[in-house]
Amino acid sequence: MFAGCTPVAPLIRIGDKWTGKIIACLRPGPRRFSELQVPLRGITPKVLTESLRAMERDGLITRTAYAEIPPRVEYELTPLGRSLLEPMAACCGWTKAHLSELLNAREAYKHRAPTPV
Amino acid sequence: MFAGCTPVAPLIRIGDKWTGKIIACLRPGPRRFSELQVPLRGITPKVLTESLRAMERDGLITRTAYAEIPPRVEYELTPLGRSLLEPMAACCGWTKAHLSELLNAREAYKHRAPTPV
DNA sequence: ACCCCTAGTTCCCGCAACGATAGTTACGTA
DNA sequence: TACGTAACTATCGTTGCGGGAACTAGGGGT
Repeated sequence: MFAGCTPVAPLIRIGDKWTGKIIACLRPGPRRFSELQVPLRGITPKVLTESLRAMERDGLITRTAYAEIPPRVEYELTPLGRSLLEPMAACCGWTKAHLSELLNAREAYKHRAPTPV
Repeated sequence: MFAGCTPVAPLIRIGDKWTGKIIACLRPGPRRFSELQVPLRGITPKVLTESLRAMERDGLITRTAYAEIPPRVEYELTPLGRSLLEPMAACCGWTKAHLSELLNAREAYKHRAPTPV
């Protein structure tokens, strides 16, 4: 997204529904597939797999599979992935600070005077 | 987007293809519909209208129509919309700083050794 | 023999965003 | 009478993300 710089959203899947949340879930440390499914309430395994694969491809996380029974796979943020936490925090901060303004605007819009012209 | 805070992307259309670019185009000052079409190379009037309406509804921009012939409409950032420039800058900064890393990772992924289970 | 486990994969579907093209309004000009 | 202009609006079609449900692999437990 955003003009004037190479568009982030189409390039890395940050504008999508899950990538940001996954990064936030991995922030404290490595997590297993099933451990990610819980906080990401209701994500289907298909979508989680797709997201993790894309993030691995882009170097944001590593995937470590242990040859055990039952199988165990751990996902962990790379330094690159971890560096995303900073701009993410800026976005979260904006939301916290301005969400109510936005909702007010939306509410006011519903009851606005009919647009002239 | 991003866990732990109300998801921004679905709420305001920031994760989409155009909103961020429109905000960047409005940064220097008010712009007319046709003036926005030029820098947003190839956006169709339908999509531009949809985006502007959604942003107006969310209080990010104002729409001012002048009763002239031919008609003239100007769009301008509100303080709320302007406040989005800050987190946007953080995201752009991240991209500038880490884009090459990301592309390298993607390239390396193509030539990786086949994943062990 | 049967079900359970983890970490997926496969198939199919729906919806919303995006895109192309054409039509509309209201007036001023030639 | 026809054309031009700005800012749309309407219609249609495509694409891709995301989602649901079922299935897989290779063993372990009872």
